[in-house]
Amino acid sequence: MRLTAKSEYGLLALIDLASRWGAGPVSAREIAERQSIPPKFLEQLFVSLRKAGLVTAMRGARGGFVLERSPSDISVLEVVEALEGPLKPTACDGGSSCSRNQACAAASVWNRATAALRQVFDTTTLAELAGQQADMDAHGVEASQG
Amino acid sequence: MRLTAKSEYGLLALIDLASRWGAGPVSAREIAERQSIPPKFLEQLFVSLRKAGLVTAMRGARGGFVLERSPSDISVLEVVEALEGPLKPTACDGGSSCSRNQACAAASVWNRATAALRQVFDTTTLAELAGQQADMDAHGVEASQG
DNA sequence: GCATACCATACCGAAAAGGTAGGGATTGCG
DNA sequence: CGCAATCCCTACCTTTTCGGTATGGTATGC
Repeated sequence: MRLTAKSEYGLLALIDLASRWGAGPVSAREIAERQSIPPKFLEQLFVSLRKAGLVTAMRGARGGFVLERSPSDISVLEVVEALEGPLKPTACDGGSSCSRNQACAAASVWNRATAALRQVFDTTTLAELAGQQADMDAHGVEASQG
Repeated sequence: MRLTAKSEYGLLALIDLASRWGAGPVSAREIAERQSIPPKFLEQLFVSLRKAGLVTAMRGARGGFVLERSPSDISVLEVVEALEGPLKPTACDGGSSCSRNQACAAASVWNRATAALRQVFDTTTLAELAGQQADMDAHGVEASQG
């Protein structure tokens, strides 16, 4: 659980990158301006995204970031977990730290919740979102939110 | 999003209460001991649960708490929202605070995530969990976690 | 060689998490 | 009645996390 601004910003940044897929590197500064993200904060996020193997960095002038794989091959789950760590429901997932070890009805709810969340994130790709965003930008505001 | 110890403790407490449904009030201290919850912290949680209309308090000696409704009529969603506030995916849900007002592909993911989470919590009742817990306590550890 | 990028590390203030402390108000029971 | 058990309320505290900012270093294209 626990989605923070990292996920929000990071996903926006990668959607931005996905929509420019194939057109060379895009700088963090450029993305930060376009998406209204604090530049230095975004730089930090890209460190995590690079270490997770989601983007490749090009240093030097005219440098920037490129998606390591096709946008249709990168899921939101990968982005979120790169930035927030493993998706976990709560501190207690029925693991060994709990005295009710493995015999906790509450843990089953938390686990099903995580599974549901994971399913949504795992089946949504950057390509879908980039396409959706392009639609919204082209047509009106009345585009889909769901 | 953002499930904290409040939800964990609160749910444990209400499952405990559900399993004693019909047998008079149960004191917070008793529940705290049985579920290994810091007593004074649990007291605070009960304040929220009472204000949300989930439990009734009985003051004085031999007092305690009773579920306001049948365990089969109280969902995990109610418990979680009573303790954590409205279930929201992230700060940004495509609301008015966002400059990408209503035209944000990222928001659609967060909203679908919330919906999925909500669905799990809304369709799980205290009665189910109390029953499940009774099973686990009676039989071995190999009982269901899912 | 210099502006433009990314890279790394450290720091920082504010908020939230996760409690604790200390009393006050009610009530059951002997 | 008196007292212990219980809930009720407010305030406080410590630690961690959040959401950045600051500073400098390193690579690279032009």
